[in-house]
Amino acid sequence: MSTPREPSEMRILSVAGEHLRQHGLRRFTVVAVAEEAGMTHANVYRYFPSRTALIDAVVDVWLKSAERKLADIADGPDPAEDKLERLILALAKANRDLLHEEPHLFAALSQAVAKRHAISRRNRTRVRALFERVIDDGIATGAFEPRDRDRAIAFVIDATHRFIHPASLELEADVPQESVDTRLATLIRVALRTLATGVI
Amino acid sequence: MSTPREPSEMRILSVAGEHLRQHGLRRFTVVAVAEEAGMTHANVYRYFPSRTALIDAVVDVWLKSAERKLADIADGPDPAEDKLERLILALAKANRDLLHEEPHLFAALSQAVAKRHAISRRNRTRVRALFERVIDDGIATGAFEPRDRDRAIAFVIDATHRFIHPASLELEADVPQESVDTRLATLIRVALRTLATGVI
DNA sequence: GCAGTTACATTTTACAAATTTTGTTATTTT
DNA sequence: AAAATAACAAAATTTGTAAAATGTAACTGC
Repeated sequence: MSTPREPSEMRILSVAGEHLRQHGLRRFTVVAVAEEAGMTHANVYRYFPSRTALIDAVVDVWLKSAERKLADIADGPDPAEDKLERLILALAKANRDLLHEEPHLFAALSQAVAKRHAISRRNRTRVRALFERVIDDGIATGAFEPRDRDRAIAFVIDATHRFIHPASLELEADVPQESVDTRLATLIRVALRTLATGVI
Repeated sequence: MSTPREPSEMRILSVAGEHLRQHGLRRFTVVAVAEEAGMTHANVYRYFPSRTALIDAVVDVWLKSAERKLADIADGPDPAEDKLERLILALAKANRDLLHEEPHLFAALSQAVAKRHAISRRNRTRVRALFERVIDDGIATGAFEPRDRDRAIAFVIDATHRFIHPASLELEADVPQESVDTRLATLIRVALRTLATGVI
């Protein structure tokens, strides 16, 4: 899955991560990263084809780490209903926490999503696959009985969009967490009930 | 409700509308609008306190026109279910059509919403009130039976957010209309069913 | 031949000066 | 008195240019 990285590459990636988190996209320069990594900037280009690719690599580390947590939930032994609920909650929480705790990194992710970079498209595909897996799981065990499986998947993703997509999360940055949590809980309850009762 | 406007004010507003639609926010200048309206820019300030206020006035004309259509639906004699469905569809369509047919005006609206200008906050309040009215109507006639009215209203707005909010619509600009329509139809069906069956 | 540098062309960014636009006030016009 | 302008300060934008950063290629040392 992920390519094993050489020590220099790891060092660059780690320094780049610090720089991005501390200084943000605007002030992030390959020259500064290279200097702090103890090399000239030209050498950075031996490992990363461009500044954008380096930034994307940093974001990708975070995305992959978030994905692993989601995969753990999706692959767990629990009932599909529980897993779907936890999947949605974990995804919403991961993104929302990033927004508040690492705003610069969040901004980089947000831009990668907005500009449809490969890392974000692939992440989207994989996360969607997790949703599909859990919903298929629920269908297999009889917990979910949608008439149209694909439509059911699209429904869950569309309905929770507001609490998951970076562009939507930014809009609610100042809304009290508690209120958001309540509303999301309502939405999840409806989604689960809908999947269970074959309305779709 | 809306202040009757003087002829000069109307002329400025109309020229400003053309300029905004044709040239976009960036190239929109009070000087150019004034020139085309046959006056000096200082005179524009007799009617509009600032460039931003003038732009907002243009956007507000569109918002008010959209609101009137929505109010017609909400105040109609039809069953609350039908009205709620048509309200959501009309709102989604109005915004989506604006995105495709008047991209510059859409961008101005988008910015007014993002920056929480008074016109957009008030529009949001009024549109929300229409939703409340229709849902209350449905509760009164027994068509809807939510356990918690406020939660039900929030649910409908959150669930349809993806198809209504400018920031979300921009993300899907290139998705085929047909696909979007299908997904929105699914969401509306679920929302109506949910309101009807007291899950919330 | 791999990890790195040096040297250099190209592209961005940063900054200062000039210009334009914004917004205000005093004045003119009707 | 209402509608408009002229004149002006403050703010924003544009323009041109120096500096810095990005990206490439040829070269060095291990």
